[in-house]
Amino acid sequence: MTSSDTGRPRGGTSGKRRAILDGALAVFARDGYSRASIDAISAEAGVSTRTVYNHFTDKAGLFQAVIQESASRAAAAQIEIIERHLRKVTDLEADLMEFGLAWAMPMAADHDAHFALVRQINADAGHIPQEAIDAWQETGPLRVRRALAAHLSRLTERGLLRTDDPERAALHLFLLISSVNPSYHRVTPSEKEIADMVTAGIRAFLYGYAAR
Amino acid sequence: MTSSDTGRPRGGTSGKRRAILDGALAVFARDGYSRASIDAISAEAGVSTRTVYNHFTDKAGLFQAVIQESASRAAAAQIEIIERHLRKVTDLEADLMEFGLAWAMPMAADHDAHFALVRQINADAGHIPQEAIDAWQETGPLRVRRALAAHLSRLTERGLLRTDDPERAALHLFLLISSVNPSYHRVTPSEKEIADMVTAGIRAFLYGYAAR
DNA sequence: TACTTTTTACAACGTGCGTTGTACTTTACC
DNA sequence: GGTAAAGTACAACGCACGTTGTAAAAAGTA
Repeated sequence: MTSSDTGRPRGGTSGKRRAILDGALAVFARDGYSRASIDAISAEAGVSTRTVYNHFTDKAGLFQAVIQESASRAAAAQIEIIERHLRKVTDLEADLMEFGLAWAMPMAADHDAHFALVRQINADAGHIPQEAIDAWQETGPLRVRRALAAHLSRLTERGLLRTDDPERAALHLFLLISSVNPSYHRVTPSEKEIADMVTAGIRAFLYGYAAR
Repeated sequence: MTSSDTGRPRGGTSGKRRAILDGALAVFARDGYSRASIDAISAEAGVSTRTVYNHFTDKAGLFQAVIQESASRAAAAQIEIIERHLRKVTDLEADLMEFGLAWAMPMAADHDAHFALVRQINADAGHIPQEAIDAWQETGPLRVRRALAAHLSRLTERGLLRTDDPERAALHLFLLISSVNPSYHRVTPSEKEIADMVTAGIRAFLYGYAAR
């Protein structure tokens, strides 16, 4: 067994909880809810299985805590990118392009884990309590989409864009700049491939495919 | 060695095999691979569990047979829609719109099950043999996308569209007309909601969001 | 009817896993 | 150092599940 003990005896109170959440995120993202075992999670966290149950009521509770935190963190990072690139827009196409690049490039260590977890949620939605899904959507995807929609709305008022439904436009923009095939690939795409995809996505978002 | 699952039970009518495949599709799509139990599948199929093992080597083999057939059937139906609407295009926007509507409306009984299964594959890709995923992609999504790309290419040659990468354009079109939020909703969207989504998607595909 | 093939019910084995109790050890804090 | 809280090892329970064997029944075929 790979005893990757990242969390040795730490100061303060309950650094164990952090380790459990991180380990659980990794395992849930990789294996999905039903495959993920508490043993695997506790091993990944460098913690005894009993400690997991001292911090969380049961597997379902741990899962909901994990997806909630993952959504919160990822949303914060994504909103930060949105704000940084779209707060002041001078050259629309160039600024959107930089935004798309920053968006699509791996932003953090748990970047892949987060999106793998989203896929798991997406597939497992039928077995997750509706309130948990609603809460997750609210603190995660919906919040981000609204943040982007607000900026698109401002850009529309400035006459740079045109749309009567900024939320839908935000969804379209997300789809177009994230269009790299989700999984299926064992290898992560190169920077150039990502850049090509983002470029094509932004162009499509701005100008579409109709002949001029 | 799960590629060719020609069962030994030969001769006569083995309608059981059909029932197993159908039941397994329903259960795998609803519960995912690891949650789905052979008992549940055989119950759904109206068959004893032993019969399942008389037709398929094991759970993994059954799963691969199911996803392969589901991909094949869905791809055939989708390609049929593509051909019907894009073989002869007179009014680009109107024809694309009708195509999008036909695409997004539930096409068959196993429509929902198929896309739920796609979500499961998408999430479980890390636990499915690479050859199985490649084969599935080839008979399913890639084949469909190439079919659409071929038509977009023809439309480009006719001067109705512009793109130097028809495959990517096909992907973008798919994303834009399928942008209804995948799961999360217990209720299926109304026809009007689907129509609105398709309309917005087609408009975005053709003209984008840049101010004219 | 007699046969062959297919299906079924049933039991059984092994295993993995969620979860809990318990007694022991480590850590945090005064 | 001493006390309380947190963490650990370990065992155990119960259950669900994949898979196989077997003998009886059903269905198809001659």
